[in-house]
Amino acid sequence: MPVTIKDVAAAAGVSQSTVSRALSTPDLVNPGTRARVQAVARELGYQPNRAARGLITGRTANLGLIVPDLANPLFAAVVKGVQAAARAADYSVFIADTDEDASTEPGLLRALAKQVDGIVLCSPRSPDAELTEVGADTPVVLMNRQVPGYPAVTVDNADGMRQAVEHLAALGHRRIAYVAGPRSSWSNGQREHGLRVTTGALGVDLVHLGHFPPRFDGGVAAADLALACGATAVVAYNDIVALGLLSRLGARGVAVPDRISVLGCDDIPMSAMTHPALTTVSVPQHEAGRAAVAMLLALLADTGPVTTHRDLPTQLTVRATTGVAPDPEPGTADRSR
Amino acid sequence: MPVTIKDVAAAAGVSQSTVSRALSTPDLVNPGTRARVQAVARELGYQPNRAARGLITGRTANLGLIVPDLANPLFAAVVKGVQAAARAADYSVFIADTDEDASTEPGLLRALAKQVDGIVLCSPRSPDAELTEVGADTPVVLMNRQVPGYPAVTVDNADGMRQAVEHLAALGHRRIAYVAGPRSSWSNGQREHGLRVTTGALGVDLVHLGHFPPRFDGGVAAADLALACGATAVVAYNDIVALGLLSRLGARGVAVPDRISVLGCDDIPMSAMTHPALTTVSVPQHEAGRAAVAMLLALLADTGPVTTHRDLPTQLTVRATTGVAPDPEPGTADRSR
DNA sequence: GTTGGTGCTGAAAAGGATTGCAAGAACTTC
DNA sequence: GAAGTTCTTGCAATCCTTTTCAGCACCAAC
Repeated sequence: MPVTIKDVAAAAGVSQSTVSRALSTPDLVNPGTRARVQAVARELGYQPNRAARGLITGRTANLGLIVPDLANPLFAAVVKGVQAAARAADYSVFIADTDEDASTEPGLLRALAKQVDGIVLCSPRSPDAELTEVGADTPVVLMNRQVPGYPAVTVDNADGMRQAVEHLAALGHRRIAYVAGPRSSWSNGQREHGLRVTTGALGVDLVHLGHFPPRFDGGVAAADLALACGATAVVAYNDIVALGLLSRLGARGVAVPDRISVLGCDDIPMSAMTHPALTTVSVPQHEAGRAAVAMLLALLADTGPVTTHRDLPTQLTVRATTGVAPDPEPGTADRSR
Repeated sequence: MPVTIKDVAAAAGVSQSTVSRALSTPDLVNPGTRARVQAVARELGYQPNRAARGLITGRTANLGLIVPDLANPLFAAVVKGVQAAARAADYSVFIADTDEDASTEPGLLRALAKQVDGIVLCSPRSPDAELTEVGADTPVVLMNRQVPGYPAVTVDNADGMRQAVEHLAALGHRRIAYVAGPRSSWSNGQREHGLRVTTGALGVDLVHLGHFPPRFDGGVAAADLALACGATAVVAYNDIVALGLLSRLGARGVAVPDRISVLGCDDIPMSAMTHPALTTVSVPQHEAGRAAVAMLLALLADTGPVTTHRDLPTQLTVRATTGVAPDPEPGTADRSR
């Protein structure tokens, strides 16, 4: 039988109201009583009943987080960031996983909406309309996705691609292949865009391959195409796909980066552990998780205007899978101009 | 403003009690009224307020899950298993991550205990005493750990090691190294035990290396020791460590499995993707997660006796990192006997 | 000596559901 | 036809907090 506010009130010789105030709005009670009440509460190990509090305040002190796939290390980072920020503000978080299936998103969203004060929706795959429906009654902050009028935290994918292309161009690559991710991925769209712009500006050829599933076997499947299309460098939608590329290239005995350079995106922990270690665009997903929660809490607090969009910088992390472009073989010569 | 039970009652022309019963104990109400009430409830989109229900029933319909590290794909599988089973029973789950730091476990456990009906505690690193303290008021089911008197779901690590050793012995290996994991890991203890028993029975030498941190770099660090100790096969505490071993062996130009065989444990997705693909002991963590929730729910339901221990089978998955033992080099000859 | 604050406290009303109790209706059964 | 069951249903209490409102005491100012 847990200790209630009534027990504390009795033990301290005051009313329940005073106990409640002493603990949640200390300014309103006489310093003497306040100290006594707090001491008694601590001594008895009193913890307010969250259900009772929630019933009257209408708040649950819970947040929701929806990610496409918990097994993807990228989202593990998001989860940790969200958890950290939530815990700091005394919120708990419910986590749900859509298993990369867009059709489960609306249902999960609705189910979660009932029991949380706000939701962080990470990399949703559903069309805009489905998302805005729930956003109407429960505050939702988007991650890795932008929908007009909705608060969002994104990372600057396009700039990451700019850095990647400039890096490759500086190494002499004149023809780059992109292994595209899911059509429904907003990030993929951003990356394609960034690639198009920078390759265009630098006069580098861009070959679009895919779309492929954002998994290891997607990369495996794409490797042969990348090799055949005459590119000397491949940029993958994400690191997992890049790892698949490396695996298949290794199996075919293709030297990386001597014959072909490979570049990933996300910088998951595994990327630093391969041989050769993967050059990749680091995206601050942990930080993005924190930022999303901060934005959500600001929205909930409802005190003044809130920054409703943050775009976090990305950064190229050069490791060992990118190198100087091979000399054009005789016959395939001068592709520039 | 959400629709309450009062709204439904008014719309259906009955009392709140009848609405409550029609939805939660349908047998107690007349089929006619029941149908009408249910229809109205559905039409109005009525969802009982969980806080209000929890206040009176004393139940939260939430479960807690504590894992050492969400970024570890092994625990991602646990999470998915737990989620699936919980959702099926209409429970939501709070997830917490200790970041492999045993000292945060008791605090998290206590914090979680207040807001859930039961907790699944996966691979705890704390000493028994710390764990039993919380177990007193909140039902706790352990995973990958046994504490006398506490319900638990485990996997048969010892038998997995038996399969591993028999496999290696059949390939002609007579000297096996084990790269040990954390001292505080119960699974590690079980694995060591299984190895000792089976190598003893088969007359195979067992070299104990470590303890090493259960990370990629732990494996990297262990590789040179394994090579130097004269073993022709290495069993790693888990797949991540095995991947580290492979990486370092590859960097040193040591042929796997020709010169030395490598065997992991857990069968994380990454293991099938390396070159060569990792031979490993598969542990059914997804299934274990489901089982732990089933046990917890049975405990909560409090209807009759409950199986308080399940031990799930493990299975050797042979891939490409284990092969026939190399011929003993001249001079190092006859090690048997 | 009244009036008007200010500070602190307690009584009581929510908040939305569940559930024990009792009453009325409908049926048996003698 | 009366008494006793069995079904249904509604009333009202209860869960634990927060929060409004009013009251009391005390002090300053006129």
